[in-house]
Amino acid sequence: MADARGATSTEPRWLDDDEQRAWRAYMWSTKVLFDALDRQLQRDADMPHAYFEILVRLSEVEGQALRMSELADQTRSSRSRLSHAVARLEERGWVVREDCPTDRRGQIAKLTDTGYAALGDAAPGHVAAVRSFLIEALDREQLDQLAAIGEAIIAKVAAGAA
Amino acid sequence: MADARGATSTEPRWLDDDEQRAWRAYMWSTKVLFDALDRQLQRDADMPHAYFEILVRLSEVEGQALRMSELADQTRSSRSRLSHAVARLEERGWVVREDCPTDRRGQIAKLTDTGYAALGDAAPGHVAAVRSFLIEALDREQLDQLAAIGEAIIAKVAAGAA
DNA sequence: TCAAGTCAGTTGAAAGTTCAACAATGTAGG
DNA sequence: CCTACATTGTTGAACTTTCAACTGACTTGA
Repeated sequence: MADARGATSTEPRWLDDDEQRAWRAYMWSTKVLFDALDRQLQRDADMPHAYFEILVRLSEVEGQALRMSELADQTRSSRSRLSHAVARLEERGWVVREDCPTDRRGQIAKLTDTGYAALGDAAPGHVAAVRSFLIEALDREQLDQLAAIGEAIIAKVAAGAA
Repeated sequence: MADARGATSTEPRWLDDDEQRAWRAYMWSTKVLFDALDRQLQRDADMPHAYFEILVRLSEVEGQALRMSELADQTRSSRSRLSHAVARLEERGWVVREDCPTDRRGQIAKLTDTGYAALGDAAPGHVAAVRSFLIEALDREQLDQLAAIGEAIIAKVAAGAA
């Protein structure tokens, strides 16, 4: 992009070589990693990663049930997207929706036994993939660094988006 | 399979706390970061990130033109996806397709002046967003670490997928 | 109590991606 | 040369995500 600069007075500050290298490596690594994980999950468990995450979140809470808006926040998906996704999960029999007893606007998504079983089938292969593609690529020190870096990014984006 | 099986166990080896922390921070950071960048680009330049990347790749090569398959590799998209995307870019007048002179199967995607201008309009805001959300979140040491980590992941996935 | 405003969740259409199938061309071996 | 196979790129259908509009229910303040 070095030449596609407008003739504006306020020249943006482009990335230097180190910044460029980090940014590209980061972006590319996420692409190849999440592609690989998606394909593994689709192939071995016939579900997209988004479904898997919904099932995971539900499985981890008391009663295996969450308000739709909670679930949307925890999976970082829009309400619309979650609504469509849960509709499809309901068709598969993995989740059911129930009315919320304390708020009549609310809906509660609840993991079914079938859904729990589907998650149980999918999880080992997925964890193995995460381990082989990510964990084993790094040493312990890098793992710590990655955690710190991730947390810093999360904090910065949250601050900027506020 | 990264399965630390005992003599008879088929229990997968789950992630320990450190691994879990790194994995979740990494995954969550990519979600929030790429969401923020996507929204910035969509809002300020009316284009999805995928379009931007195609334009960037084309802008960086001699003649601002690439074979479709080259372009697909460099943006890590499937051929089908690229084909659809370039069709839409062509509708916008940002790219044109030409026959490849040396291989009659081939098509060459070429950046137009309009496309170049669109990229020029979009780039400063995008770079600013990358800088404020990613670069400024990290110190120089972390930037180096991130580059090394990204490169390690890329190598590991490439090895595993081979 | 009621009106205005907010919040929860859904919906349908548009936009984008994936998947499998396909036509056309190139390549290699007998 | 001819056959078999591989590669390039496109297509349409199915699927997923996004966007804007919408319903119904909660909340607040007068």
